[in-house]
Amino acid sequence: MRTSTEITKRSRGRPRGFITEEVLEKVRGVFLAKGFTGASLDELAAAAGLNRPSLYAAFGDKEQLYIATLRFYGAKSIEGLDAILAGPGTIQQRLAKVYSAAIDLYTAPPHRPGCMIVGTAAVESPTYPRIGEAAAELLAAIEKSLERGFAASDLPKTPAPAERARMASAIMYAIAIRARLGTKASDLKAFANSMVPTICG
Amino acid sequence: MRTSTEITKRSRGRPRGFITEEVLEKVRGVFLAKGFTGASLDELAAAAGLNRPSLYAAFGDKEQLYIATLRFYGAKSIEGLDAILAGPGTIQQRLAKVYSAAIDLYTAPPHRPGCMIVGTAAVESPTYPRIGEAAAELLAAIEKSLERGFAASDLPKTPAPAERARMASAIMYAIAIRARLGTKASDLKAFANSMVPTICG
DNA sequence: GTATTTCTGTACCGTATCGCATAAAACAGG
DNA sequence: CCTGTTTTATGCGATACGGTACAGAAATAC
Repeated sequence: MRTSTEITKRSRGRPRGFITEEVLEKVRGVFLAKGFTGASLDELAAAAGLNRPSLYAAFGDKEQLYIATLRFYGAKSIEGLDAILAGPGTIQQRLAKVYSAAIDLYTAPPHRPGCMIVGTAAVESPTYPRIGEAAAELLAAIEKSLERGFAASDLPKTPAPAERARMASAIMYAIAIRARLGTKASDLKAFANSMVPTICG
Repeated sequence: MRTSTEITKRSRGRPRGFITEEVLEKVRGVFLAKGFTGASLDELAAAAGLNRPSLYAAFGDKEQLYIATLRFYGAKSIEGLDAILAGPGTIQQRLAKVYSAAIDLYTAPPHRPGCMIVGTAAVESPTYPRIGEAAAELLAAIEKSLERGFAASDLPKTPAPAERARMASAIMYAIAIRARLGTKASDLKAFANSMVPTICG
């Protein structure tokens, strides 16, 4: 896949009129709101600002476009997660910050989308196994990020960082689901804050 | 809605060739595997063993059929939940049994469907608000059931039963998501068992 | 300047979808 | 038996869908 962030020697023909990352960013909004099955190629192309054949040439079919979007979304999320976990404060404070940032994204108007992995990829898993695999990989990567955060903290060695990470992830999934189903951000933050000491205990 | 479990005086016209509950049971399998958007009326009618117009006459459109199925599924789940929580054993043992039963259902072959509410209703919530509302109501009812279980137990009053219920629910959602994304039943049961003491601590 | 390569945009195809119109079938009451 | 009423079954229709063919446009290589 050619991206325009890396300096590529201009290839011969007509250059692309779009940037891969920008397209993925715009397409993500549609997939996040409607899900993979619910999003039509027309909506996706319109949101991306280009035509179906261009989408096709660049990404293959709808499933590949969705998976590319999912991976892009996941990479960004893990980036943000690592950044917060590597930042200042106690591990409790950093974990609370992780949840707070996630809740802000999950409850953003107008759609309260929750998390793309939990909220839209999971449903497709039985019908589109590759979507399920990609989603599972991303969740594992998120868990690993949390595990690194706990391992680098001054918390007791038991429970093990991996076990804390599983628990912290579980709470994150639950927040994502409840956000998509309409729970208020303030309620979610209260819940998250109540869980931080339990996870770090 | 007329059900045939209640003894109804035979109405005038041609009697129905199906039982509402049986139809919902069969239709549930399709919705659970493919989701609301992914399930076609042809598949649903075929699974139910009747024709589209009959489905229509009985339930209205696809959304109403889905919501009826969801409520039916939810009522059954809450019934099972109450039964286990009212059963013998310590609250820890009963909670472990709840998770174990849920995991068996969530990882059932061939589709590893997870939970219908978390796995298929959540994704539709932004596009079909009534589905989201029904799902949220059901999750609230499940949480209430767990809360009753904790309130009737001999656990300390803090954390409050409602707080324990929120936590126990969150773990349930996480299990449902991970089941649908392919996590093995044994891993899920290990995770659930590790969480029981934390919830009941 | 010309040829070549690549991308864009319009238009199209076959299929599947939801929902319904219409008529036959099954039963209660008179 | 005949009439009225409700449910089944066949089939239709309009739309939307995913995916592609093809011609024109835009850039570079020679």
